[in-house]
Amino acid sequence: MNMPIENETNYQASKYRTPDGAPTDIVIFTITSEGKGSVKKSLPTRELQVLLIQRKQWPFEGQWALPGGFSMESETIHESARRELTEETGVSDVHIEYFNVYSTPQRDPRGWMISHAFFALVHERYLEKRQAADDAADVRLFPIDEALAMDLAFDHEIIMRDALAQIQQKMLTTTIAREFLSEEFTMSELYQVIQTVVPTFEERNFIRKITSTQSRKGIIEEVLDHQGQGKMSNRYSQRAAQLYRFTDYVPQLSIYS
Amino acid sequence: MNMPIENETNYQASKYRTPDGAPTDIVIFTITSEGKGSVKKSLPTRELQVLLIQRKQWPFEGQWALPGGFSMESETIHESARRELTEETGVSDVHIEYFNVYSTPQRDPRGWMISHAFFALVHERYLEKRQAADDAADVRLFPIDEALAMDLAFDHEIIMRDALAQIQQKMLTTTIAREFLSEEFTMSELYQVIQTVVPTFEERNFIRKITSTQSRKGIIEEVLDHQGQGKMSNRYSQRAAQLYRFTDYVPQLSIYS
DNA sequence: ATAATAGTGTCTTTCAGACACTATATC
DNA sequence: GATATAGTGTCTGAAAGACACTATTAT
Repeated sequence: MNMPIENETNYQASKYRTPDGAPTDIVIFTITSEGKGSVKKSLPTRELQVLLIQRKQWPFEGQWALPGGFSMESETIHESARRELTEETGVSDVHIEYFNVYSTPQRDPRGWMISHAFFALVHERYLEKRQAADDAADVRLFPIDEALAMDLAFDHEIIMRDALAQIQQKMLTTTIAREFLSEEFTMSELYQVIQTVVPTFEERNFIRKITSTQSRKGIIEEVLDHQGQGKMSNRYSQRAAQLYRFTDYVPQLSIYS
Repeated sequence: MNMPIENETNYQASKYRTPDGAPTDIVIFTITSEGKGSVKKSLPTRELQVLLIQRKQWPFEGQWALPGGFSMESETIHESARRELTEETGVSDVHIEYFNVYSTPQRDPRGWMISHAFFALVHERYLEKRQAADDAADVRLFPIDEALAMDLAFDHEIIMRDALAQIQQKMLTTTIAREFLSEEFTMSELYQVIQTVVPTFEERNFIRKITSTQSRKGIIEEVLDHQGQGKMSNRYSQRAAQLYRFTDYVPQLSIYS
């Protein structure tokens, strides 16, 4: 411990080297969906994208970076991230989650900066009206693979890789898939969303398992109309599909069953 | 964003209010095991305990608190936590994991302090030689329930509750149980460790499932002697029990199976 | 023999996984 | 009728869950 021996009357934090800032960085994910060109009804093509801003000033002027900014004394780190998210995208009330701290010495040429990284999951409909904020030259969505191949500012490539690993893991173990879907959705939409985030995911009997397995089925339920009949959607298909919604049930996983 | 418009030649972090420190707090868990008084061989009583220090100075002088200290500019937060853990307990090379940041305004009377919380899992044999460091009046292990009922310094009760929830969840979804066990262990030891951390855990056919289930058995394997026979232990029992060890296999859980 | 721990036998019900098949509606 | 999506029938083998039973050995 290098905490000084002090008391209330003579304690002075300024006697010690202190951080030069506590920024937040936010990896904003969205899944875009693009209907296939043909006139026929069919499943859209979905793609995982991240929102980046182009820096306007030193350091890393002109390079692309994660949105974020400095925390203030009057707010928690989490509130700071929410504020920055709203400032960057105009979006509030979306899923935002803290996942790691980045503190490698020299990671920021401006000084000793301890950065707190969040990921946010945003339905694409919320990102339509976005625009570049004051300190950004440009704001854009990039496919995740493309973003990871760019020469990003700071250690943002590492942060983004970590964020991707996080949401891939959470996609399979929690119900965050709901953040990318509408309230009501079909099984193929859910399946597509999972596959978009975790390309290796494959379950041939997906519909059967998700709808009939005792241990799993608590997480979703059928949507019924006012007559108690299953509510259907034919948005993507000739034959109408049953609509489902997530319940509030939080699944508990265990390797020891 | 409140990031200033600056460039390399005129950027001065000191123009903005900056944090007064970036401390780490470490929730050090151990499981003590106490042989039953009788002469007969029997399973020990196990208890989940946390290590606390008694503060020697303002603020919260005389109160019990989590060990920890201030990060330095030349190290990462993670390195800082490891350093503090070693300073407090003499222990290195144990499982230590970052889990959250605490930044509520006014959480520390010394100023704007953003605290980074870790949990460490330590086998009780490593905590025998511990002693109070310079800035602590005393160091002791407390049963987790007792510790949570104490009037702890700062927001350390919240941090400890969060840490407990974390290790309970990880106990069931990862192989961290190994951190509380020796390299080789019996099924009843493993079962006891899980139950000590997660009291609600109950599996009647535990041995059978963990040793025979295809999907789960990859995480542990039987220990064999040099003749290829199962290595046994009669430390706790009349009848000798098979010894197991964890493999390096990392189980992947999914709610969508 | 007793006690304490370590396992096995056996039954029923459910689930996983495969894959061919049927169903519905649009073009 | 071709096509695209949605879903069912049916089979096999494996696993879950319950619980009574046997096995081993220090005392």
